[in-house]
Amino acid sequence: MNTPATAKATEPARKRASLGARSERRVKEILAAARSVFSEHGYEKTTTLEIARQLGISEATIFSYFKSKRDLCMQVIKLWYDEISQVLEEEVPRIGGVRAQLHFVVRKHLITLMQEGTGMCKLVLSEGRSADDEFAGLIAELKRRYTAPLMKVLAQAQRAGEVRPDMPLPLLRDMVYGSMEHVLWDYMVNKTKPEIDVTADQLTGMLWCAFAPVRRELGQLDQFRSEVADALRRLDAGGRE
Amino acid sequence: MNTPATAKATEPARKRASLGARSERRVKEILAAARSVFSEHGYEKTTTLEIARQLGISEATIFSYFKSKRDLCMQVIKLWYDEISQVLEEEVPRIGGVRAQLHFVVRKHLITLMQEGTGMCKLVLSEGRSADDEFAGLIAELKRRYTAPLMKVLAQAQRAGEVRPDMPLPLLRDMVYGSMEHVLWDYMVNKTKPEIDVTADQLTGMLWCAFAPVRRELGQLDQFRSEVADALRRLDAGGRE
Amino acid sequence: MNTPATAKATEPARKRASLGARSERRVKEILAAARSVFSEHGYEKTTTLEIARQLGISEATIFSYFKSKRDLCMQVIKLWYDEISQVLEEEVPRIGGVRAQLHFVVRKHLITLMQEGTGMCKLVLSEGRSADDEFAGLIAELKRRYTAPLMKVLAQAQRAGEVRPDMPLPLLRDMVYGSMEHVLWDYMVNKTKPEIDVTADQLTGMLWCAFAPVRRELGQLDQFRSEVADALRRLDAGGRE
Amino acid sequence: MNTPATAKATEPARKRASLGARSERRVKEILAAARSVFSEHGYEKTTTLEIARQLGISEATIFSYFKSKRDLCMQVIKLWYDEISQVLEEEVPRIGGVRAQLHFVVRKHLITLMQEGTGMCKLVLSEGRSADDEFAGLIAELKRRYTAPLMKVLAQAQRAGEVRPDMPLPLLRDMVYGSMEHVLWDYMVNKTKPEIDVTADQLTGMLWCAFAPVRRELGQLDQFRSEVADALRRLDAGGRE
DNA sequence: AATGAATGAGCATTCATTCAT
DNA sequence: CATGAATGAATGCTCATTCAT
Repeated sequence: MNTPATAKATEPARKRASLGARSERRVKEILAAARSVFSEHGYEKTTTLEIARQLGISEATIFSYFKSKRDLCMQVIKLWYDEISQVLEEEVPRIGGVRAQLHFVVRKHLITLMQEGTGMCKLVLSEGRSADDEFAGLIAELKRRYTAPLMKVLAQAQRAGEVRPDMPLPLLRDMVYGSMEHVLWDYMVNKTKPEIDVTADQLTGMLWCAFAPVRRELGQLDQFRSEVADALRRLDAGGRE
Repeated sequence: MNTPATAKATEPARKRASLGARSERRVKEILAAARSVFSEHGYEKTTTLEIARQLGISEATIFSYFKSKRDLCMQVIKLWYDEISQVLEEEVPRIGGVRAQLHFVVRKHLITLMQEGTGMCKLVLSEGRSADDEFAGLIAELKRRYTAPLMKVLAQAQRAGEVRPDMPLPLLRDMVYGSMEHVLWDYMVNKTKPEIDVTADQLTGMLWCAFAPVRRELGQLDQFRSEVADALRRLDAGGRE
Repeated sequence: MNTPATAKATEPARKRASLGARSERRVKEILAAARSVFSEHGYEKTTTLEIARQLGISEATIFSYFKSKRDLCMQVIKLWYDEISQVLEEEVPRIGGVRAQLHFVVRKHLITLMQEGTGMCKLVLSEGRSADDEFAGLIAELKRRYTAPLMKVLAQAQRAGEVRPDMPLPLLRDMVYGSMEHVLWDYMVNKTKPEIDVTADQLTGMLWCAFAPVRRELGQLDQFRSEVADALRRLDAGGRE
Repeated sequence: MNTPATAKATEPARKRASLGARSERRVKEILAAARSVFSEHGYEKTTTLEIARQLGISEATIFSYFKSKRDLCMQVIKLWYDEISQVLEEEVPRIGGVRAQLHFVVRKHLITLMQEGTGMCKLVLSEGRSADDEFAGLIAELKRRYTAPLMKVLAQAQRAGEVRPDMPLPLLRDMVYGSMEHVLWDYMVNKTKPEIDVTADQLTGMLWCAFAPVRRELGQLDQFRSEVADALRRLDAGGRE
């Protein structure tokens, strides 16, 4: 279930081949510290020294676990994506109804990115882009995996007639994630803790309308008519008894 | 008409008090060169040397017109915002109908950001974020001004009942600009020239649906359906007894 | 006359395109300082900081005139070779007699390398070798040019029968320069200022013997015989008068 | 037989007091690995990590047997010198005739340095130079011991009149080893496997000529020639009067 | 007004070496 | 005895910025 996702050269040239327990803890510590620093200042303004200081260790130690600053950053991003992707992959299919699934994704995304102080948001959204083409591919794949659960749902919904089929899937995705990103940005800039649940409801509501087949209401009306017809039939049948 | 927008320290430490005609031309040249370089490499990777070289002048000259690299970049961004803001302020009010106005804004935004080779796009979208708090305010105001025309239209539309009034205005704005931003990112990453007009139509269409007031008749129909359904259920239950 | 010798990328990425008088002086200063430091410690142990300090300037200044430490070192080596090569190219052809030419080259080499404290010797001989293949070619050419005057003389002498023709030219060259190198090394290690002139005479003497055609003495005997024959003939002629 | 040669601080700071059989084997393993790595990359570019990896042991282990990288390298060099010195000390005296002894030394030197892939050559020739004064003495002594057999032979030959006595012994030595060093350099740079035997013969031949005493008979012949020449000149002059 | 020249402050990365386990 | 882990100390190189001319 833990997708390897084009696992590229990650080990530093020097040392670290064994996976001792202490080793593993260090890796996690460094990743955590790096995440916090990178997400606060962005890639360029982050110095390896600051990450080291935050852990009270030497810069050299970092480079004995990660082969470069760039690599460390990529690992941070990958970790974040992997975590949230796994949750979505597990949870989304269990939810019944497209609308509820969309709502889940929206809420989860908002909550996740909000609690990290929007730092990861900046990191994931901005820095991921400028990645030297070397990493561009990795980032792209991570993103694909992350949005896949929703994409799958929407694709199926299009085929089932629950979502308008005349719109390209990527556009639907952009609306979902783009809207959320700006919402998050607002919160960050204004530093106002938002009512996430309310926002999630509102966003989902509007997105649902946006995605609705132009005649969804008529569809409902149709369904209603057949329900009533059924009932009438039953009434007729009952009257004869 | 040229909003001063919290004109903070922009002048270089010394010099530059007179604003001769020659001076003004230089400022524009530098801004133009800076725009092209910044938008090609992004803020961090751009060097003042490269900007200077492109103009065939010395780096020192740049610093005699702009306080710092950061300042120069901000001026570039500001200039871009000012230009497009002015266009929107002039054009939007002349357009009849909320939907057409929305469409205009969407199309204009996509076209403008796309034609600069995705350079300004990256610059405005990414680099604007990391602005040290010093400039955060300026950026915020530029954005406010830029989105103001659309906000005004939407606000009025809410009051007029053309746009659902149960959604906060900023959320509507975030949907509009957020969706577009992601669409642009996609184009940038995939390097596929998009059908801007088609995309603009599609986006506007979906946004319009999202913003549409929930129609009274449909709401009533829904309620009616529930009532009938309940009645039918009672009948079914009662009939068998 | 100033051979360009595969003039490769030398300018630093940054600045320094003009060749002002001040500029030129700086270049020379830096080259001089670099020569002294490189030749004292060798390439690896020399730090750009030390070179800068010796001049009382900043490291950055060095890098504004030379694009890398390696490049600076190569320039130093090239300069040294160019200077002495030019002298040899001019002087050697003016000297009459192969033996005298050999003596000149030996003495010049010893004097030149001795007065620099044998530092250049180490630098030129040792560091030149490990040059990343990038510079290997340049070094090789410099060396070729430097030894060319002697090589030319020896080649001609071989054809003229003054130097034994049964030995490969490079081997002759290696004997000349190899012997001198070790002599210099001895002086350096023992820190005893040598009698250069005496050493030059002795070395030349032995080399001359080494290079002598196996039957050079017989050649001299031949010549002697004809001289005597001539004299006798003259005597005979005189006797008749 | 294993000359201690100013055995300076060689033991690591702590540990290693017992010299168990296992210990000794380790020392040899490390020396062997170090020799191969040092001779491939040179001192500066060799990392202790690489040596350790080649043995499949940890860097720390190396430092528990050798005080420092520098020390390890010196040991390697010393070992090499000791080995070949011992051979020379044993073999040279058994050979009959000065010329044959010279030939043996030359050939042995060329073969030995050539067969290690020019690696030891570079190491011994180049890196030996830069030895901090701390080790300079050791190196000097190693060299002295190494060249001693030949020196002894030459000294005796001088006394016996087989080698010209008017040249300082060190100069003779420098010619021998200097010539060979340059020959080796050439091979290294050009990467052309040489005909060692041919080269040894040629070199020995020329060196033998260089060292040959100026022959009495030829000297006398020369003098005789001068006398006759003078006489002839006088005759010529007198005859005409 | 323009700039050539100089630089201070950084910064990622390397590596020999130490030491507790 | 061996080593995993950690690091201090460098080091080459960059670049925005200043200032005398």
